Amino acid sequence: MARVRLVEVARAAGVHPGTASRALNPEARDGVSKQTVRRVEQAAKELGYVPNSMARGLRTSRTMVVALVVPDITNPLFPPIVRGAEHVLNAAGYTLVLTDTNNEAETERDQVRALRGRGVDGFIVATARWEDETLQELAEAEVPTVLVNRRNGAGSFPFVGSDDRHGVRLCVEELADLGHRSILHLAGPPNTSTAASRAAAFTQVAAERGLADVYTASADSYSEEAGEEAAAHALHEHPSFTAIVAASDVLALGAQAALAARGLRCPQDVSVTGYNDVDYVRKLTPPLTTVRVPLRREGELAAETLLGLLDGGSSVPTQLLLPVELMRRGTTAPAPAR
Amino acid sequence: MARVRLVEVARAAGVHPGTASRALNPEARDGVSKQTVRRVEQAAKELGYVPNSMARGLRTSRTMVVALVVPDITNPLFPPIVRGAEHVLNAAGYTLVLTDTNNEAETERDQVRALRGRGVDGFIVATARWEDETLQELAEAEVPTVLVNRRNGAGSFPFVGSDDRHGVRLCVEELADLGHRSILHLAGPPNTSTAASRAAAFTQVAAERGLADVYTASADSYSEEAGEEAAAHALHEHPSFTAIVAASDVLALGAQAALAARGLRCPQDVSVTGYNDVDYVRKLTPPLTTVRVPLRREGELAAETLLGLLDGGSSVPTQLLLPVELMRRGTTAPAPAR
DNA sequence: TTGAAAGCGCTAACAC
DNA sequence: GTGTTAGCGCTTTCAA
Repeated sequence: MARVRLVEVARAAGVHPGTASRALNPEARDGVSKQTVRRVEQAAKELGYVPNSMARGLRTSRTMVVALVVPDITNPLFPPIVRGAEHVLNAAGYTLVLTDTNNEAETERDQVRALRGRGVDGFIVATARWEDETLQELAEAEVPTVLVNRRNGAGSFPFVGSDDRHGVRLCVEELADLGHRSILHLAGPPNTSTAASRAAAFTQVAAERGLADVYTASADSYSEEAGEEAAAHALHEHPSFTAIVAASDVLALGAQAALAARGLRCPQDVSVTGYNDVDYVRKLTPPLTTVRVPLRREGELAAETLLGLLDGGSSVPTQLLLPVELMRRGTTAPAPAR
Repeated sequence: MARVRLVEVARAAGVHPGTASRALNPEARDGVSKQTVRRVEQAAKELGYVPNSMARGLRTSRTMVVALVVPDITNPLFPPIVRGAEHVLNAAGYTLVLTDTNNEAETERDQVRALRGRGVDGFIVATARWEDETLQELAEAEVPTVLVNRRNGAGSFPFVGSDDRHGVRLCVEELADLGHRSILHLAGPPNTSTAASRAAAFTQVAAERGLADVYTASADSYSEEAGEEAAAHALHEHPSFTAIVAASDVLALGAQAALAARGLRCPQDVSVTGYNDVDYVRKLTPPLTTVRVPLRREGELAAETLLGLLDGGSSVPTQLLLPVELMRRGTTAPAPAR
């Protein structure tokens, strides 16, 4: 079953290849008689014609392929985003190429370059660092790109994320309402926008609520180990905390490990909040109190934004912040009496 | 920064495009003088030349793209497979297209067809059902394809999975050794190879160990709800079980929910084993006793097998079963006295 | 060892 | 409305 080319379809329908092409192409179909369109479509179906998208791409310089760049698909934060993006992209006739950079800037640069060589129409990037060379390259080359989840400092691209400031506010206020006065913020790695905005929000809200005994410790990465290490250190320096606001769920798990290592119980001795509401944290014992982020929706909106860029061409870089919600669960409790 | 073409590189190096092409292509490089190769490579680097893979693909009719078909990227079983596959594929210069079929046969068929139209060089399929039309299409068209995790009945493709029979044996023997005589097997949906082979192994090993009070209940899908429902039903019919061997971790969680609903504690009243050792199950309380499957390795080997198919051409369909390991954790305990 | 030239399958600008 | 023509950027015979 060799592949059928357009010429064969045209021959079968008794028309010129150019005409067949127009008949099959929705955009150009109006310039063709109903008759011809029918005959060509008929022939195409009978012969099982499948257009060669490389030839088409070479001619039109559009591939109908979009790449999604994630740091680690194994991190439960990303699958819902992937899913959302793929859903809308497919509906629009695009194919999604997934690339996992293994959290390495160099891998990321290489992958993105390779993908550009492949003629990918645009990128959705979920790996943005605050200073990000890959993004800079993309910006210079004016490659249609949308950032999701995190953004870079330059702000040159549309961004779809969620309302970090509000999410952190919800956590801090919840804890303050429970009587906590001494709270630790376990922040993400400094070169990410999520870490920065959540940390800023923490400081601000803590001040608003008149919380004086408040610190921020940064984890080196969004990993459990990094979270445990940073929390352990902070706990050692300032043993007075009765609550921890972590910048992510995984970080929160690390914090819990650090607590357990010091013989502190959660939530009886120290309350902990996470961030993202990743799939499994509600199954833990106790289930994690956290901020729900509409991840799938983020993926969908990022894809839609990119499609806008691809079609319309227009666009003031959008900054889209989706609403978040506090999930009160088992890791927050009233501040212990001291 | 418009895209640099080969002609420009050739011009800069003072050679003919044909020569530049040869100089840049590892396969044909020997027919070119060292001098020229150096000059061309130099020019390519300086100009930032990135080959246009559509043009190349059009000429060579190879896209260097491989598609990986998963039922639901949100299921923690698949990300490690994706990761493993991507890793070896990238190293070999291939790009991975991920497609999520949302567990729907129809979606799957459409996606695969679209991808074929794109000229994808081969498929890695993680969605195989026992009777699978999409796979049949692929087989008829002789598209290079490798199955991972599950296989189909026809057996027409190489398959990379793990040793289900042994895994289930480990579970049953562990439970028998702990004194359990009455065990329920919570099987997966009947149209999947994993469900079938695990169920068969269960029956066989139970017989070998002289376990008489033994039943199998099939869940409609590999979801927690389906697991809970099937387990609840079985528990109602035969309340004598002291242990459940589930065909997957998620199913095991469903079983635990069913147990809890009847006021039974795990593991004090009923022991439970899972399957796959998906990322988070060791963090649950109690941590799940389960069978570790080398998922990432499966992805890697599937990719390697596909590369073999793509390069070498032929190959007797391989059936590769990776070794598994029992992770003794908190959900198994000696059978309660009755 | 290198240059010349043809062409992969398709689309779009131009003629008729 | 439809046919004609000229490439998109690359690889690969075939000559030189």
